[in-house]
Amino acid sequence: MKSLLKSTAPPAVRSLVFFALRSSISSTTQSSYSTPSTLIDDFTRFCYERDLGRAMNALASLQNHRIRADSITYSELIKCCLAKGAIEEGKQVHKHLYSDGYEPKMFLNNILLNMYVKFYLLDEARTLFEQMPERNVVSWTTMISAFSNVKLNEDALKYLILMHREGVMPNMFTYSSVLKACDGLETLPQLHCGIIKTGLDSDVYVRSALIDIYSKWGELDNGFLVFNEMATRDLIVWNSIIGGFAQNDNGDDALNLFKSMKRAGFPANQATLTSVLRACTGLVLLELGRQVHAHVIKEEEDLILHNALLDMYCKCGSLEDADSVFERMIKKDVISWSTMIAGLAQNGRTVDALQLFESMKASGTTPNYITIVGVLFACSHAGLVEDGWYYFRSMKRLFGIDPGREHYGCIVDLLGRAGKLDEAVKFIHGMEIEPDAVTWRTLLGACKVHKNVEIATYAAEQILKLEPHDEGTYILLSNIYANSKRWEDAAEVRKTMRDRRVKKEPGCSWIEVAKEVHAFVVRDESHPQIDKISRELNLLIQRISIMGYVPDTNFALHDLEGEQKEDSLLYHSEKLAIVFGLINLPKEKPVRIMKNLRICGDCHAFAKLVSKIENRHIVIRDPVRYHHFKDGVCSCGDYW
DNA sequence: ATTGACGAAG
Repeated sequence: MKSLLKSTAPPAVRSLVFFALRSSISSTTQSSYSTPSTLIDDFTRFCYERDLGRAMNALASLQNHRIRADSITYSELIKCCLAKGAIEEGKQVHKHLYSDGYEPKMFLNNILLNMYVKFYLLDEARTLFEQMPERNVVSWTTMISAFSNVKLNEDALKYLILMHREGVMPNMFTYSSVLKACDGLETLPQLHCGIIKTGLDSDVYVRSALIDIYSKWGELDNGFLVFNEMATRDLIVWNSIIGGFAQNDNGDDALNLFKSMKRAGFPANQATLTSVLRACTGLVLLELGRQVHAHVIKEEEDLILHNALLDMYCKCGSLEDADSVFERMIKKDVISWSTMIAGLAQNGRTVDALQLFESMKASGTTPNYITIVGVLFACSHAGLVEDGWYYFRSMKRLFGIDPGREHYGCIVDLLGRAGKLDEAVKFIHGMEIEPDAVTWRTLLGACKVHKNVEIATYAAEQILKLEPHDEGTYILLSNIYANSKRWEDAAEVRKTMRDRRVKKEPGCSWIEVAKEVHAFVVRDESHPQIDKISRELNLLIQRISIMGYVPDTNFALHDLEGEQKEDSLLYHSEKLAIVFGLINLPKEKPVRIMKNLRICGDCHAFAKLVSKIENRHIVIRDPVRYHHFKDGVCSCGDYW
């Protein structure tokens, strides 16, 4: 009998044999209107036709008759439950399969496991896994991938070890799942070694997972090595490496690789374009971003890609485009709304940002942690202290979100910018989270705006305790001392910088003109047009001086004497970039500039006046926010 | 039967 079961007979025959087997050991009640064999036929048909309702009825009859169908048929039924999201039905099938002391085959158990995993019923999956008499590489891999998908990294890695202990060897499926669960930079090389030892590093799936995890841990060099070693690459591997560079703020290399990919003959898909957009966002390449957009509309609407588009337009300071993309989007998720809210806030459209937050709630989309960061950011950047406090206090009650570090940071910013520095300090001391360097830096920034030397010194001390080499803190502190004419203190700070070998990052500004990116560094004279730029800059300054512009030497780092100070201010990179843009861009185009450091007050005043006399729209994006200069006014309302 | 890529803040 046993050998018959293993024969190559068609499923229906095997079921009948099985029925015969079982009926001899249990008393069955036969239905008057259908024989067991037609029951099985019906059941099989319903399963293959994906008719879940009828299949479940038939399953109940089978259960009553204590009959079993073929394993393959059951696997079809489970797939059907999965496709329809029918959790309860899936559980019933499980129960049926284990009724009467019967043990399903391993492959059927694996399918059940997979079903529980896909339904995110990890406890059920675990219980089943524990009771399975036999587990093969698929069973283990299913569990491992379940764990790594929900970030239960420790469990995923633990199971990898356990499977080794049981003598089951991982395969490429296992490795590409477990890599995601890499718990830190220590586990990654170990895993990589294991992969190389088994020779599985030749698999494209494993490779792309390796590239991905290396880039997620900021080890892009290693990711690139893996990429370079590959003899054959597919689209996803290209996307992994391009995405890796884009996410690590290396837009240049991402774009170069994108070009290589096209040369290698791979057409970009939506994931590729999303990464390219992200690279454009990072580099403020609005024109290139627009070209990508032109490709995008040809494809059917992809939510992720459109969210990236939204972000690109916001971060490139083109809110008209962002608005129109947002309005036309058919589907919007929490990321679309959050992107737009934060984008409006960063670009100074605070009221619109808060209104959009209301529309979001009205649309039925639940705000999440990041949405609230954007909302608080909007309040803090507009000085809306009351509103900010309201949202902060009620976020837990209204949205069930516990305030995190970023939210606390926004409140510090809110109080600090509004000049309530003492309150901000009190707030930090009362925080439920240990303040980190970012928190203190926020306070320090506010001290600079409000010229509060005492609290600034205190904040700087806290930062330097945590990050002794933080150049920005030294610079800010020394500027604050210089502003209050405490030259000795300022000199002391710079001495400490030298002693600790902390270097000042030079100010740098970028501008895109005719598909080329031009970078300017303070007092950099290497640009081919530098003479023309200097001449124009001097002319401009003369013209705006008549309107009352006086270089604000408070923003010069060094305690130099008068004219020299003005001189170094003159060559701040954003001034060079603005002039370059004025000269080289068509009159109707806005001058868009990106800066690596925050804009200084002098350049801010300069840009306002220039926007007026030249009648130009100037947009400057610094690492935190955007300044839209138009007709002598800035969108930030001089509050930044 | 089990595997890889893309989006929001700081």
